[in-house]
Amino acid sequence: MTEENAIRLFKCLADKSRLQILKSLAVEDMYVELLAERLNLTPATISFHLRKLSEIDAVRSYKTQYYTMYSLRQDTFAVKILDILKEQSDEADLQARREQAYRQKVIDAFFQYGKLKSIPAQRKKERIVLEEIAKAFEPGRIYSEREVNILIADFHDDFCTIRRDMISEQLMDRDERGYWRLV
Amino acid sequence: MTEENAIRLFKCLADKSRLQILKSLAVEDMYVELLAERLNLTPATISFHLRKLSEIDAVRSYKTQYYTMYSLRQDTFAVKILDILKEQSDEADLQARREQAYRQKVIDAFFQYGKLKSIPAQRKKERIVLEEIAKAFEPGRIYSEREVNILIADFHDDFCTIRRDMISEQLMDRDERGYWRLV
DNA sequence: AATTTAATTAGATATATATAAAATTAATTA
DNA sequence: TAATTAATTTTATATATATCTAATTAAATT
Repeated sequence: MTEENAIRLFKCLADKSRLQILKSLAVEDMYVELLAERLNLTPATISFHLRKLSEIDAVRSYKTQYYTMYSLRQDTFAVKILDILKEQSDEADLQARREQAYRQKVIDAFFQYGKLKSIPAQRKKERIVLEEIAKAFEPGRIYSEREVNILIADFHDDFCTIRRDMISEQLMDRDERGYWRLV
Repeated sequence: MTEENAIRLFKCLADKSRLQILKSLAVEDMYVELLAERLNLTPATISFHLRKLSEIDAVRSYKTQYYTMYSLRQDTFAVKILDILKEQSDEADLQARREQAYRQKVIDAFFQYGKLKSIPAQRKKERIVLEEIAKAFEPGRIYSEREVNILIADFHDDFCTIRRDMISEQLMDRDERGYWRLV
């Protein structure tokens, strides 16, 4: 189900009158005027809602004698909400992939042969670069300042600046025992 | 789940931004500003939606470092939509029961010892009375006019009026072979 | 063909709400 | 304590839509 269809489905369910119509039809087939009487609404209003409901295949209709009977299409609703939420998200997913592509672009631009060519001036880009360097540190392990310097020096000579910025960017923390990775 | 709660739930799901938030949180926990960037909305708007979502227990939050992380409460959505529709409908159900009570009142008022005391003047009441009499006829079977008259005469002397009104009320139909019950 | 009646559509209105800008609060760091 | 930053709340606005009345259409009966 597309995101758009999911929204149409939930919009139909998110209205008191329509929900009552659906609940009524879950019990038995009904026609417009009877629903109108039951729900204390005008036939025009019921008709308006039934149209919306049939647009999403929530109901179907058939003629009998005088009346147009409406019935619930149960298969439309035989879905767990959670399953809908877990389906591929178009927009947000795309946005995430776009962000990942951007990160890769920044990394490609500032690293060469595993070395940091220069420290990015833009904060956002520096953050990405620092996150990349942070991967050299095992989470949970405490490092001495000397160890930190050596690991960072593998990437860039100015390990002082990088070490300081990693702290300020909350990628690392420190106390009297030493340094450790945060994210 | 009450009808009111169901509507609140579906209202939350029936909005593009909130649905995208939920889909994002289905993948991983996130904080306000990240969601804002991902969905191209302001933090204020994300905050507004997250508030609504937490009101229905769709998300929970916890602090970590700088950020307030939000996570999806999957149990809230582990429901089939159809199951919600099949739950007792408060209003519509009540209305149906009220209608049934009204029918019984009319029947009690116009029948005594299985006989029709008089033919109701109000169309709506007459309809109810006629439906009650129609139960004397087996569906599917064809009756001669004589048989019809006799069966109706068990309820009331004026079988001509009643027979005619049952036709006009679409409770019975006829052709050259005879009469048969419709509803 | 004319008439009745159910159903739908059109038009008008009132209500709800998604959104952003600005202001405020809360939490963390310096 | 001051300064920074994430998060929330307030306020204003624009959009969507549920509902009714009235008009129209469609179907069935006389």
